Amino acid sequence: MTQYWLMKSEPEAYSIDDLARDKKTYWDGVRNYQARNFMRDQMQPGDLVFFYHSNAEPAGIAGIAKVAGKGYPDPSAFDPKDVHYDPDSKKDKPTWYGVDLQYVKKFKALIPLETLKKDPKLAGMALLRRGQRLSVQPVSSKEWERICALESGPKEE
DNA sequence: GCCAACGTTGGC
DNA sequence: GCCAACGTTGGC
Repeated sequence: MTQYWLMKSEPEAYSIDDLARDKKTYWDGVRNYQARNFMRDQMQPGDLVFFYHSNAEPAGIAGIAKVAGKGYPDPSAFDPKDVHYDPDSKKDKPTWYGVDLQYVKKFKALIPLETLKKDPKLAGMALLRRGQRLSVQPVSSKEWERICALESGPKEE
């Protein structure tokens, strides 16, 4: 069964256009335990991911990526020169994990956070919870379908 | 740039 | 184990 996710990136650091260019990227630098658990324990190859632009103008969902493999230890945690270096993460007992992501598509138009907030069908979405800061979070299949419908043209009901 | 909300750290 | 201080996230 395909699972759905949402992953945040600041487009200045890495945007959907960067992923479109690279076709594939390793999602590293996550230093939050909950987000790590999702990537290490729950993500499966083939899972689909909303690529979210945070700290952007406007913020919102920019496109779709696909999980390309199971999670594996984040090498940036082992590299003293890397900004995400974590001396507590040992190679034989890694603290941090990431996943490979593959480009699927860029939305014709980014779906702004504002639009998501206004949609009553998405009222329960994790992303919209107050103070939500998780950079990797699950999306329900209902939320997934709804958002994909918004992308192909929002219709009022 | 501001600042609220949150996670983490560290003194006790 | 509590909790204040601190750093970070992320919308605005």
